[in-house]
Amino acid sequence: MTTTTPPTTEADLAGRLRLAVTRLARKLRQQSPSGLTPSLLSALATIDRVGPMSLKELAAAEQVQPPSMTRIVAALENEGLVSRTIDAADRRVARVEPTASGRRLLHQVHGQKNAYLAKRLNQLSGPDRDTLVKAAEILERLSR
Amino acid sequence: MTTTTPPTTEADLAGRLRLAVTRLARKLRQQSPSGLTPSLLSALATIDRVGPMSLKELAAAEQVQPPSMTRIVAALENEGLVSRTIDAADRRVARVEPTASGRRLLHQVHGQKNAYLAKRLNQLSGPDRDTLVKAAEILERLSR
DNA sequence: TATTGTTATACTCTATAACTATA
DNA sequence: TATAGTTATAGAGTATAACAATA
Repeated sequence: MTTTTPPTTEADLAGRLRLAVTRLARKLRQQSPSGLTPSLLSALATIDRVGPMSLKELAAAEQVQPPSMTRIVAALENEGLVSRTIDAADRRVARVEPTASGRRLLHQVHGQKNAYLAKRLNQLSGPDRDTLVKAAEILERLSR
Repeated sequence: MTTTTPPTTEADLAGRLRLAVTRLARKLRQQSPSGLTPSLLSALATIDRVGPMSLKELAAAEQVQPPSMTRIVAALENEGLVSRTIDAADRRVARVEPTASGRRLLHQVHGQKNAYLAKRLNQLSGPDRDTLVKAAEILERLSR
């Protein structure tokens, strides 16, 4: 007797959760036209999250080839969103970090996406909202 | 008094849920190399979900321009994944639907993504799993 | 004339290969 | 010799503009 909610098998839960998550993610991606391409925005977000990174590390993290990262960083630099510093110990290496302007843009973009989501969250009941608080923590663990 | 879980404001919940959802969606996107580009796979999934559609409807749903959809559908047709039928009432219109082979590919791709997720869900505690069952339903509502 | 879909053409983004500079 | 990053070049994928067929 602990059966509550519709009888949900493991495979059924996976399927429903996958659909729900990918759809919401798509909606969120559509929010906030930043003027940057997805690649640029994603690279900027990674640099901001991880901290100063070499181009090689960044290319690996973003799953693109080094020449592509050269161009992505050049474009971000051109917009004044990141700056590079040559490593003193190994002068082949360039470390990239966000500028104040880059951080500002990123926080603005995140703010817009959060606002879109918050507006929808506001329409939920208290219990539903509590469920999502718990679910957010579980989903975070899940994607590690 | 009633303080459980970390003190979560509306904005905080939005931010955390956004991160959790977008990360998990990214991981899921990386699963299952179907041999199709993201555009082709997405168009095929839409046709399968919505049912027979004209190229114009499909272009709107996928948010691409009509000439791009002409090419996407041509590529899918070339792979034997969709078929087109000229509308009898209005012979300008072509309706596209998945072939049996297209449906099979799609179900295989979804199966792989679900399996990836199910493997992770299996490692959760019962209560956490129950939370996600409820959350899946709430998230579905949220993205409508 | 208006609309659906296509063809022609140009642009953007990414990759592979070859190169430069540092180690 | 090996490695970090760049430049040269080519290949996908998309868009805008002009066109063909049907209404």
